[in-house]
Amino acid sequence: MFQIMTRRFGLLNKVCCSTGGLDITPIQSHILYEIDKQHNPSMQQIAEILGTEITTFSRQIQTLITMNLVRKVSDPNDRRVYVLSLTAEGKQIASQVDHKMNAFLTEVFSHMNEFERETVIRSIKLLNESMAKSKTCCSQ
Amino acid sequence: MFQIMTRRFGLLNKVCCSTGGLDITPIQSHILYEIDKQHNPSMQQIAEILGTEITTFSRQIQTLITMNLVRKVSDPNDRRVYVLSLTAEGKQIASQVDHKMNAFLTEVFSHMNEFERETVIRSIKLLNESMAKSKTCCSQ
DNA sequence: CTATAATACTTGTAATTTGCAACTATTAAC
DNA sequence: GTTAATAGTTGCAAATTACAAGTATTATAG
Repeated sequence: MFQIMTRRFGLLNKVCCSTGGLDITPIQSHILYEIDKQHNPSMQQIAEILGTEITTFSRQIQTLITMNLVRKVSDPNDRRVYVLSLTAEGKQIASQVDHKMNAFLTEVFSHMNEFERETVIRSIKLLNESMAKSKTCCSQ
Repeated sequence: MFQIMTRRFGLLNKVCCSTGGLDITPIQSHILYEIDKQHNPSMQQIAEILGTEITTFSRQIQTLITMNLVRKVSDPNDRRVYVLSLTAEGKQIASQVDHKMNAFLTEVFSHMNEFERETVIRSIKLLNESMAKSKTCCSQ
């Protein structure tokens, strides 16, 4: 059950990344999402959250910068660190992906009644919290 | 919320693939899982379920065969088709991954009470069913 | 205050994965 | 019986990734 759900969300993620004009990969969409969410994140920070090697991540950021979706600014407090942020274009792409995701989820939830919808959303929230508590995996 | 959950399950999938002896990739684990689940599946069938190109899939199966996890037998009814199955070793790896997954999920669910647990599981089931109904994505 | 260690990030290189186009082999359709 | 469709493979080029080794900066220890 969880296998199937994970796979479906993976597919969904892929589909939602082709936003008409500029296509990005699912990994890139997660990077954009997470940069947007965090407050002045460093490379290390985002890489760790996403569970990718810093070396791989470095190059991914490089391509996102050449795509003009991400900015990388040296941190004045610690000059080893770079602070990441989204460009206007990056924000736009991120929100396009978000919209596609939401449209899909709305469609999925349309097959449920009000009560089911609320139950499912509460359940996912609960599941996320429990996963965050778990030591085995998903450490933030 | 869904982004985070998806990412966590992705990470979990990665972690569960390193089964001590022989490591496999998350994609390979999904292939093994799906071959085990379907009845005498063809290449095309599994590739479609997993949403991978048949050309990529062909090569993935090749490596799984050299790893001695998968068998590929020509279908006598249609000689264009190959029927896939797991070797004893493949079954063993698949069940090891499954066990690791289950152990993790058990740990996650240990942070909930009986009622919450049941609600979450019912919700995931419901969500899966609704996704299956959806035309936008996740067509089987 | 200086030498050493640790941190943040980048680059070289080699291996793996992937996607497109073109291919073979077999079956279906007209 | 020719043509079209289906199942799968391979060549090749591009993208992704991982390890090791590198630079630059900051923290630590004596």
